[in-house]
Amino acid sequence: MPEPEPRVPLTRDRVLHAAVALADNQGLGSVTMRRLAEAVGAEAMSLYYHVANKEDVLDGLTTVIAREINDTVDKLDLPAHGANWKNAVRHRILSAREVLLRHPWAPSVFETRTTTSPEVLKYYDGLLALMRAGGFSYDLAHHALHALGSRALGFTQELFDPSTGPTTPEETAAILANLADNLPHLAAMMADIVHNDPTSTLGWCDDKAEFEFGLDLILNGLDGLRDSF
Amino acid sequence: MPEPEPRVPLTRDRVLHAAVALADNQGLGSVTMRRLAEAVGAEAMSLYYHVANKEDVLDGLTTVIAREINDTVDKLDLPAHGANWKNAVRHRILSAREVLLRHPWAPSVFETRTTTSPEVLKYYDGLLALMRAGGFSYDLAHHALHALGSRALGFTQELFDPSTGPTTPEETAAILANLADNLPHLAAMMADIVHNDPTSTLGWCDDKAEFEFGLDLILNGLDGLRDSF
DNA sequence: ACCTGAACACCGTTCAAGT
DNA sequence: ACCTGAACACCGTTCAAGT
Repeated sequence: MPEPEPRVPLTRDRVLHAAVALADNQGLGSVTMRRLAEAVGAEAMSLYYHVANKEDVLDGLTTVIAREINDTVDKLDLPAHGANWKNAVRHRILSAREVLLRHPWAPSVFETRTTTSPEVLKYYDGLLALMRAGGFSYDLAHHALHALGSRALGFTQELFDPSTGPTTPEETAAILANLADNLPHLAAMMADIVHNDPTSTLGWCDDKAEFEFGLDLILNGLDGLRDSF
Repeated sequence: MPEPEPRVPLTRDRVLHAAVALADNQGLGSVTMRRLAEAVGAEAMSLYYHVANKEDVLDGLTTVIAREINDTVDKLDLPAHGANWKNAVRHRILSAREVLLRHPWAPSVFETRTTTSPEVLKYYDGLLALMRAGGFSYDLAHHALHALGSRALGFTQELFDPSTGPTTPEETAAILANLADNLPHLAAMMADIVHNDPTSTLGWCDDKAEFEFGLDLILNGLDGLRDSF
């Protein structure tokens, strides 16, 4: 019996959860209709009975992840009235981020969706509730959602890629030397960071600390606008 | 003579500029090796002589666009010393954004790169120069780049998609009614925005105003940290 | 040095056919 | 109602062959 449970019938839900598992284990690139069918013990064409097409699978992926986020943040229940709004929003967003860390492929799926899953809207509705409790006007809350952008869901678009940086000090030194000619400020900045923290590798940054820095910058700015906007 | 200039020999540069034109006119999805070859009057396989593979084409795309951005912002030459840093950075970023508006496909290409083009690094180096002139420590400047994220280059990841919203007031009303049950705050926010600005369509937002709101929030926050970080 | 034709291993998707 | 086999129109890419 090589096939795992060939009896249990196919379901949209079973297809989507298999897709999440596939993406978690093998990466998003391996989520093809054919391989997804294989993972679920069926032929590629059988999927189309439960799912409109591949776009629908990707939409479903965001719904599953957003539901996981909502299940997590709904348990928080922090006080949000008045000045507490900031702490409540902060924890909500950092909790969402922890879910996404378990599904590293998820941000790129969220980014490519052209339609917003109701489950994501529900997440936003919860965020809005916290801001309203903090005294935000709807207008300010609206601006806030835009200002947070993908950060509201717990991820940011980093344009340096840390993972491609060099690893040995020799490589680091060589790169800094090359940089110094054409990119003096970048070279100086990296040299300075290496100096301050010799254990840091060039190009590597503490993602969590950077995420929180940017998040707090925005939240503090919004806090200052609460009464006047 | 149906072919346009079959004489002029193929070049990496000619390939990349043809790819930009193709993406501009037909969308990023139509940038395939086969169609790109056709646009340039050759066979698909000829491209591989000037370009490593498709990833290389996409990397090249970001280089071309980043160069266009650099050509634009290098002309600005605004004073950046002291408190002027903010205005200089602001204009630099808004100018970058205007270039990207001419190439709406570019953000999604930047997002998928795993390596950073030297031309992009040059752009960052210029940003760093302005911050340094404003009195930033390297440490703060580093945090600032992370906090700005893709906004430094002039784009943000919006998670609502405005373009898929309804267009008629009737549809708007219907959607708001449905929303009100499960998403009370979202519904109220949208109703409020519609009320404040009857010409606005549900889901449509002034991208430029929202971009500037978020940008200013971050820049103002950074300004407050200039002397203490 | 530069370009190409034929071929390979993949995609997503349709459609008629099976149970 | 649910699943499938064969087929179609595409991909990116290799490789031996042309000039």
